[in-house]
Amino acid sequence: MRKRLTDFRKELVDLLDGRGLPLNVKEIHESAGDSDLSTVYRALEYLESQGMVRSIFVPCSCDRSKYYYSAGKHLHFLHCERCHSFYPVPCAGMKKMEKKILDDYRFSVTEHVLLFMGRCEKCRAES
Amino acid sequence: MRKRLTDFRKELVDLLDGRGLPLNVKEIHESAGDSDLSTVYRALEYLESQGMVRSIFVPCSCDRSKYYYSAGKHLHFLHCERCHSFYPVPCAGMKKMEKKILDDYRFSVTEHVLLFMGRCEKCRAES
DNA sequence: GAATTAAATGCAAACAATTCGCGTTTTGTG
DNA sequence: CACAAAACGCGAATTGTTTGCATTTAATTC
Ligand SMILES: [Mn+2]
Ligand SMILES: [Mn+2]
Ligand SMILES: [Zn+2]
Ligand SMILES: [Zn+2]
Repeated sequence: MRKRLTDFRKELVDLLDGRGLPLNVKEIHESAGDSDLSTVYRALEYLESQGMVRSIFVPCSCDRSKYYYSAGKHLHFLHCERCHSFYPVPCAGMKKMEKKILDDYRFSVTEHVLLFMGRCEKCRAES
Repeated sequence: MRKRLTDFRKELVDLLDGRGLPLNVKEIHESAGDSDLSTVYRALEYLESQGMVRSIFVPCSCDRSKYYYSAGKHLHFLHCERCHSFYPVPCAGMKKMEKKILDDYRFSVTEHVLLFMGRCEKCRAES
């Protein structure tokens, strides 16, 4: 039998799609209808292997767990180091870089992760 | 008393500087003169807070631990999904993006992490 | 549509990475 | 040298993640 895209797994994709922001496993577990944590982990592993979701880690003190987000629309994220919010931004200008990497290093890029750390508008105003 | 850059901490910086590639805590612990693992963790936390080293996580099956690298020269990394090697590449074209992010989102970027996943030259040849 | 079979799930236990508490040692300051 | 603060080592605790296994669910074949 083939690995399957179960209803629960679809539900996770919808959840991530709806938010449009990275969520960690705990948040996903709490937001998705009741299920075991290990089921969530297995679902995410499956979805990531299918290219339906992607994951990132954030080099910020706020949380040292993995974050998952929908692969539906390829995005980059801004992460505010003060309030720890994520802001999605469209991907732009990467094709050129990947071309250069292929030319210069003969490394063929299949995926990239770009994360910007800094201060969001709100936090810049507040301090 | 002020937090201190001890000899051991300097040694870690030199180690990371010398390698020019991200190392995980276990590798660092093994490479650095004998010391407790918790001392390594505290040293890295200190060095990161001082901006002397940076860390990334890699969305690859090979290892789910944090990687540290010298902040000396700001680099990006290519990570081969087959042999799991890292290749450093110089940072280029990011200033423009950060300017655009400030203009479009009023988010001021202090740091960015850019990682490319894919296949290195060697692995492309071998399969 | 019942039998067959492989994968998914829940639950508990195992692991691995990281953090914490605390007694001891080191180092900077006066 | 005396004192205070930080670093260190060591063990225990915590947290994020994985695994084993019995049970349930669902696709496939008859
Ligand atoms: Mn992108
Ligand atoms: Mn860069
Ligand atoms: Zn903010
Ligand atoms: Zn390779």
